[in-house]
Parts: sequence; C-alpha cells; structure tokens
Amino acid sequence: MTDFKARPPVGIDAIGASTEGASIYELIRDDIIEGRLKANERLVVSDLAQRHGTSTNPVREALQLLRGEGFVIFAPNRGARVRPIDQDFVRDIYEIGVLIEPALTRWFVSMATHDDIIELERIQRLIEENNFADQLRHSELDTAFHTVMYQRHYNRHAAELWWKHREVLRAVSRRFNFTLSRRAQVLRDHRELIELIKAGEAEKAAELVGRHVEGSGRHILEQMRASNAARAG
Amino acid sequence: MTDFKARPPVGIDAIGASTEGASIYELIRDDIIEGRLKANERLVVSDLAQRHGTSTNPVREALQLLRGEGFVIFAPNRGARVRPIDQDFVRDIYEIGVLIEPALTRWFVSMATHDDIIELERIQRLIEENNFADQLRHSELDTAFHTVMYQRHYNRHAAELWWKHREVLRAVSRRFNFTLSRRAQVLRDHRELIELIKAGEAEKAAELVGRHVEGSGRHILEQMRASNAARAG
DNA sequence: CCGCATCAGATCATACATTGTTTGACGAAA
DNA sequence: TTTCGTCAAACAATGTATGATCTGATGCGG
Repeated sequence: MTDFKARPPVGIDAIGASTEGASIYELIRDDIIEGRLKANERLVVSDLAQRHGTSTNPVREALQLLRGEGFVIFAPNRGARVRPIDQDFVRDIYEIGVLIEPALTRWFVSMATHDDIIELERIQRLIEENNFADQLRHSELDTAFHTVMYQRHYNRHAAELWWKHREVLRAVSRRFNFTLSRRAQVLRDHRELIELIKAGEAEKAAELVGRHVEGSGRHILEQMRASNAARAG
Repeated sequence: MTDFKARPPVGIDAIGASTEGASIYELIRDDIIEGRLKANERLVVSDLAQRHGTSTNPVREALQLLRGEGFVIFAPNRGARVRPIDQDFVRDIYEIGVLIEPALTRWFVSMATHDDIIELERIQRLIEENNFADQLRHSELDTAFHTVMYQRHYNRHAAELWWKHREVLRAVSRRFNFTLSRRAQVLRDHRELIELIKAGEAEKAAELVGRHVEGSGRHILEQMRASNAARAG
C-alpha cells in the first residue's frame, strides 16, 4: 500500500529544496506549527543553535526562511518571534482556501482521467475503513485525497499556496478531535465530490469544495474557540 | 499632496521589518523583479557579497528570505538561482488575484465610509489628470486606489498576499506601455467601481474587480508575449 | 563512454566587533 | 514612601572574518 507521508506531493515544493533528514528549518518550523513554540515566543538565535547542536549561522538562515514564509516575525535589532497561529491566522488561511480550492477543483474536473477517479475512490475507501479511528491517518488520507486533485494544476503558485496552508491547518487540527457531525459531513462531501467529478460537473464540484473547505475551517475555529474558552474558564 | 510611494501601505507588512534604506534583501529582490538579474541566473554568495560590499552572512540570510518569498530557488549544495518571472509566473499570480481581490472588494463595499469614497475619487481624479502621461505615476496612483480598498481588510494574510503580488506585477508591467484600449478600460472600470461602491453594490463591484484584474493580467501577458516574439523574431 | 583528479562554491563552525535593547539599581523629586 | 528618570551592565542582534569540509561540476586520460 502506498504510504501517505506528510510531505510535499510530487510537483509541489514551495521552497526548491527539501531532501535531507531534519534541517534546522524543519525542526523550528514544526515546533511553531505544532505549538511547541508558543505564540510570540522569542526566538533567540544562540539558544536555538545550542538546542539543536549547530552553530548560529544555520539558525539565522532558517529564521529568515521562516520569515519569508510568514511563520516568524522580525523586529529590527530585536530578533525573531513566533508568529501566533491563532484564530485569526487560521481564519485568514481557510478563507483564502475557500477562494482558491474551488478554482483548482474546477480545473481538475475538466482534466480528470479514469485513473484519477480510481485513485480518489481508493483513498476514499481507506478513509471510510479508517473511519477517523486513527486521526493522524485520517488527516494524511484526506490530504492525499485533495492532493490527487490539485497536484497537477498548471498554476504552481496556487497549488503551493494550498499546500502551505494545508500544512498549517493539519497541524492545528491535530490538536482536536473531529465532532461526529463533522465526520459525517466529510464523508458525505467526499462521496458527493467523486460523483460530481465522474459526471464532469465542474461547477457543482467547485461549489461543493468551497462549502467543504468552509466547513472544515469553521470546524477548526470552533474547536479553537472551545479550547480557549475551556482554558480561560 | 500625499505622495504615493511604492511601499507597503499602513497595516500591510508581510515581513515584520522594513525601515532602513536599502538592505541587501531589497537590493537583490529588486534586481530580480526588475529583471536586472535574469531568469535562472546563479546567485553566487561571495559575488553578491562583494558587489554589495558586505560579508557573506547577510547575503545568505537575504537569499533565504527571498527563498521563503518565492523569488529564489535553492538546490541543495548548489546554491541559489533566480526564480524566473516569466509568463507562467505572472499568469499564476494574476489568476490568484482574480480569486482574491473580488472577495476583498466585497468586504470593502460593505465597510466603505464617506471618507473612503472621497479618497477614491481624489485618487481617480489624479489618475485622470495624469492620463498615463507618466506611467510610473499612474502605477503608483493605481496601486494607491486599490490600497484604499484593501488595506483595512480583516484578513491580513489575504491583503499581504495581494500586496506581494501587486509589487511583482507592477515591476513587470513597468517594462511596457499601456495600450490605448487598456487605458480606456482602466478608467472606465475605476469610474464604474466608484459608482458601485457608492451604491453599495458589493456583488457587482466584486464582479467588476474580477474582470478588472483579469483584464490587467491579460494585458501584461500580451505585452510579454509580444516582447518575447519580437526578441525571438 | 567511464573513472578520476581538480576546482569552485555551498555549508557550517568559530571567533570577534559593533550596535541597539533590556533591565535593574540608584538617586532625585513629589 | 512612592514615582520617575538616568545610567551602566548584561544581553543579544547584526555584521565581519577565516578556515574546515563536503558536493557537484568540469575536463582529462583511459
């Protein structure tokens, strides 16, 4: 069986170099996305260097890279801080997804091959088998599902943007559980989506994906809100 | 009179630090966007350091930042290259604009104040006075026009994305002249847009902006094509 | 065509200089 | 006593310099 790793799918590589094991960049980035580094936390170069057993030089470069990607904020002469991945951030991201993914979908429907359908159905079967038992696995399968649809899109920029956003949302949602209603909705959406793709209904598929992404975003936001309320209360 | 500088408008600052004169980052970035550094050209760290009279460290950091922003591509152990700002790149960018700007506009229409209208009309007057005589000035005014609409949007991420793309398109289009028909269209669009905003017609305004951006993108692409054909022919 | 020496340049490690920020002690004023 | 401004020391960002290592590219002889 294919493994669904959490890495840029073929043809999607925003940076231009990934390869090697765990670069400083990836380590810091994951720490941010996963929440191990807290919002607005100061990123002191020498500390990071020591913690990861490197010199300061690679750390400084990694931070600049993260700055360019928007995960880190710099203040002149005051160094870097973790960009808060808060509700606003998540909302911003998923709203952009609502705008972009339907367009990606529309194109995919017009280009989908028989093999694509087979693949989507295969993944969907795995999703249903797993049935959210292993949430991490669900997340990977779900990502794989959408990747099949977007990875060949001619607009590389849009596809990369989608992937970047996807990674953030995935990491955030990993902290939460799917509600029962959301589970049902996800399965329904996917099944309906496959049918629409088969039927070549590009416009309807696009609309459905828009609603799907919207629902997914709202779901995560609700969870964040609930979690924050619980912490505060 | 206010000056319309080509810098992030209030509240739009993708990076987190701008300030000082011309950082290495800005110099290299402009060289790329303006085409002084050619597509796929190798960016040798030591050369750049020497050319700009710095050590290698700041250069490497600038390159990483540019990598994060997508202007530079890294190959492991082979260093950096200029990401080609070619027709595909421009198309990708403006297509995303077609998706995002209408959404930004829709919100603006629902939030526009009387002062906003005044400001838009003032800028539009300046645009018409200038009437494309000074293209650079037109570009700045046009950017200012749209900035008024987008700068207060709650989705900072989307606004930053717009600004980043805008800068690229501006730089590319600076190489070309507006065709007469495009000039007329731009003026028409702006005038109609102001009317729609006044009337609170969010949906129609959004559609118009979509067409406006689409037209602008196509216009640039046509110019690039023509220019390439001329060079090849 | 293949294998190998050679070379340019990336990447990383140190060490250090300079400069701006932060902090907390100290003392004057209210 | 409390409040506030000043100031120095600690801290850390930023830039410079230099050397070690390793990779990929190039050109040559087999």
